[in-house]
Amino acid sequence: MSISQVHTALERLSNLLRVEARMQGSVEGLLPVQLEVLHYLYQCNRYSDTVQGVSEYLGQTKGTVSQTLKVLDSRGLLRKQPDTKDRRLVHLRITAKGEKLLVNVVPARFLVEALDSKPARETERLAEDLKDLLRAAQAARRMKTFGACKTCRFNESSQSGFRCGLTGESLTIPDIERICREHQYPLASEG
Amino acid sequence: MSISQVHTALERLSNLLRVEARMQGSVEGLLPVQLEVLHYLYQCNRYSDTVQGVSEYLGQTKGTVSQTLKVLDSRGLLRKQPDTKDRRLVHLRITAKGEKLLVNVVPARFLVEALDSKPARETERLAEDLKDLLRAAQAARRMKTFGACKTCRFNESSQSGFRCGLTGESLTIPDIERICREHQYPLASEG
DNA sequence: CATTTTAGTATCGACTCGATACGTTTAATC
DNA sequence: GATTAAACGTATCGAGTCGATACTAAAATG
Repeated sequence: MSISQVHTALERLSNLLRVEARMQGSVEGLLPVQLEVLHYLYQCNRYSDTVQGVSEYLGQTKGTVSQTLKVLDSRGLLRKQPDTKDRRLVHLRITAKGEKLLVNVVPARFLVEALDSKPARETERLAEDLKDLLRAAQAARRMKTFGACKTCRFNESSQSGFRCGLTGESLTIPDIERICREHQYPLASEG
Repeated sequence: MSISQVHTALERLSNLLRVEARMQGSVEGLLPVQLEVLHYLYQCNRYSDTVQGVSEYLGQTKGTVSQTLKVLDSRGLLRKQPDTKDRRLVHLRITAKGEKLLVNVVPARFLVEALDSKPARETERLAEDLKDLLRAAQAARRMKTFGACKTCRFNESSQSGFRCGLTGESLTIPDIERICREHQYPLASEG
């Protein structure tokens, strides 16, 4: 059964990612989870860069995430920025220091070593296949999809740029490249 | 850069595996790591079913692994069996109870839901691609490969069956389907 | 305006995990 | 063959993860 083989391979790759992250992180005194949070925030726009967003993405409780963030904040790798309109919200912005650190961690060295020598087309296909798998998995479980606005059914393009049909807010070019918490793929019927 | 996309997708899938394992495991009071150990042992032959083997596979220290194993042992999910020749070694054998438990966990439900509706050929291709990736990654980092004897360069077939060219021991059919710690893929020159 | 929901924090306890130290058995070296 | 080194496994400790629970504050709902 090849589904089991996919599971086994993913489990093993997951271990390698973790081992690699542990190694890379230990240089800076950071743990795998903390690196993952930074990587997530690096890809976020203002809809997803919150404690709740991180919590849903990682599948951890808000309490746990809150603790992780406290560490990252104290090391100057991210900045907490209260929302001006909704004062319950805190936006988590990765700092320049944080981004600099990430460059050494993503993509993991073993992936570069494994894929660099292959034709670019094969790597692209693998990336597409994995994204497909993710999409299918998240759809099946009705999970949040954590996609970028540009692939979202709520994203509308106007003559002045882009706009989120859900919140009504206008979106910048960088915005639509980033992860949104409310992201939903187009309905099947919308082709 | 599609390597980064591969990294991101793998990281996310890794999270899903973990979340799923946490859910499934909580029913039995088991943690993700403990399930992984069981899954590993399920695939092992006598060269790899040791504390050291688990330790290398998971990238954790022997001390950590030893503790995890103590829990699994006390719950009757595995059996410790001292080696008859080398009295330093302890073989870890998964019990029937352990195997029964695994069936509900592997493959993860979200993978089945995502892949079951697709053509079998596509899933097979994905499995092959992932195994390729794994193989390339492990080769590049000179890591242990944790492959089955049947794909190992030391495996020799004789008229009476199979034999490991490294240890000289003869191997049974079930043996060569399982993971070996000393596994090495054939040299490129041996094509 | 009362109630409910949502965002985030704080605290506690069970558990992970690496580091270290240790005992035992086997292999290596002289 | 005696000494030394290496390998396998265990035990203990402390820092840190992580879920559960309880809490405050702000916004949404009615």
